Amino acid sequence: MVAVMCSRKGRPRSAEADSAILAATRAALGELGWSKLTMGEVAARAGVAKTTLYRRWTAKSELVVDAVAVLFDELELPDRGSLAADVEGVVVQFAALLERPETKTALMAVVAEATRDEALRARIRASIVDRQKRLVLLGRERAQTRGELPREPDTAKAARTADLIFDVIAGAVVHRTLVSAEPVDEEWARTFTALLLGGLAAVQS
Amino acid sequence: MVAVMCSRKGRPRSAEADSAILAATRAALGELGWSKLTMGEVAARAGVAKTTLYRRWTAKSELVVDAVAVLFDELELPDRGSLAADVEGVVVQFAALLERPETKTALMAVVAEATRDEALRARIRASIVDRQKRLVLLGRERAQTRGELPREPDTAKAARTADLIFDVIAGAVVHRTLVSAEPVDEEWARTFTALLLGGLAAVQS
DNA sequence: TCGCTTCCGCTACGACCCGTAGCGTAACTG
DNA sequence: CAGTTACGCTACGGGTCGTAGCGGAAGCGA
Repeated sequence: MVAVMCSRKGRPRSAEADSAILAATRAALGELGWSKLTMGEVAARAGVAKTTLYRRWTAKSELVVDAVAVLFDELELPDRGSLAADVEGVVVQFAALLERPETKTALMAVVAEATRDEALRARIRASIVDRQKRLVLLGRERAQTRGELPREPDTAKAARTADLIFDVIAGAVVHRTLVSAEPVDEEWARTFTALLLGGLAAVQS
Repeated sequence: MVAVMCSRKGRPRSAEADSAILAATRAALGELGWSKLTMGEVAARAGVAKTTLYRRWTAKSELVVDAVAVLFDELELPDRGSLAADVEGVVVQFAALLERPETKTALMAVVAEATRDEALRARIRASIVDRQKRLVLLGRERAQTRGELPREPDTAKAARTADLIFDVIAGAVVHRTLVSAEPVDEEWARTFTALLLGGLAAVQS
């Protein structure tokens, strides 16, 4: 989304148009895929003029980032009583999210586009990636209060470990789902979680 | 590449044109990125008519898969004496490969396109992904002869474990490099390897 | 050497999408 | 009410797509 106007004068932008556009983008993305997704198509589905899209988003990739970002906020970390159960839960949730055609297509395409566009990369991090790191931090906090994990006094090291865990979880699930194209079922989640937590214990000792 | 003609009659296809096209594709991909890469541009760079491209590849994505596939064959698993050192070595190598602009752009874009195209997905697996699993199998074999890893009698379980390791390594490195956009340096490789091998020990016991 | 076959380069084409400009109108503010 | 901003619509030049048709070049078999 482009920077909000500061002034309060004149006709305000239609919020319904915004949500209609984002919904239309998700729907079209799921049906057509990235390469066949056009601005004109989105505008037609949203019942909006093409010019209206360009007034708010300068590029297809930015529109898609905003359209998909909200989907990732669905992810939660329900307290299941143990660190292993919590991790398994979020892994399965994340995999289910990636099964949805809009999500799987959008995520990879946008990341690909971002390899040549620093601004887009920053937008992705702000809108999607960094928001999900909260799950890692929350899970660790819970595990520490449960006594499952020791408290790391070195904050820099703790941050690095959190980043590592995030890359491993997100990367493995994405790779399994989108590249290997194999299902993330309960069994895989269990084995993967055992690998992760076992390794974590080895690293932290 | 499209299926090779069976007949030996007539003028054969120019092998030089093939390699020139693939090289031009890599160069243009690195300079322009995926979205601005056009068939006409590739043809012009390769000194070839646009129609010649379409006679051999039906889509941009297929051309790019073939152009990039050979880069992944550069990966090797030099014997460094221990499993940990071997893994660290291949992690750093893989990350260096992903730093190259052609590779980073191509891999994500092609995977994104493949989410709506089963044939392309199969092509990617055959040309790129499955070829690299040899590294995992070779590494395990070496570690077993060294006595660092026990031999798994259950072949099905052994295959599942190899797939898991592959997804974790490739996924984590890709995510770290392309999404988190942080460097894979020696230190990260060391910590990641410790996590992986520690977890592996925990799973296999 | 001569035909046959296949590939190549070139040109041209309709179709589509892009991103923008211009216009008249609608909605909200003071 | 006047002022300001957003909207829908139309139209446009420019670019890419993927294909068709042609004449000529390159190898193969007799």
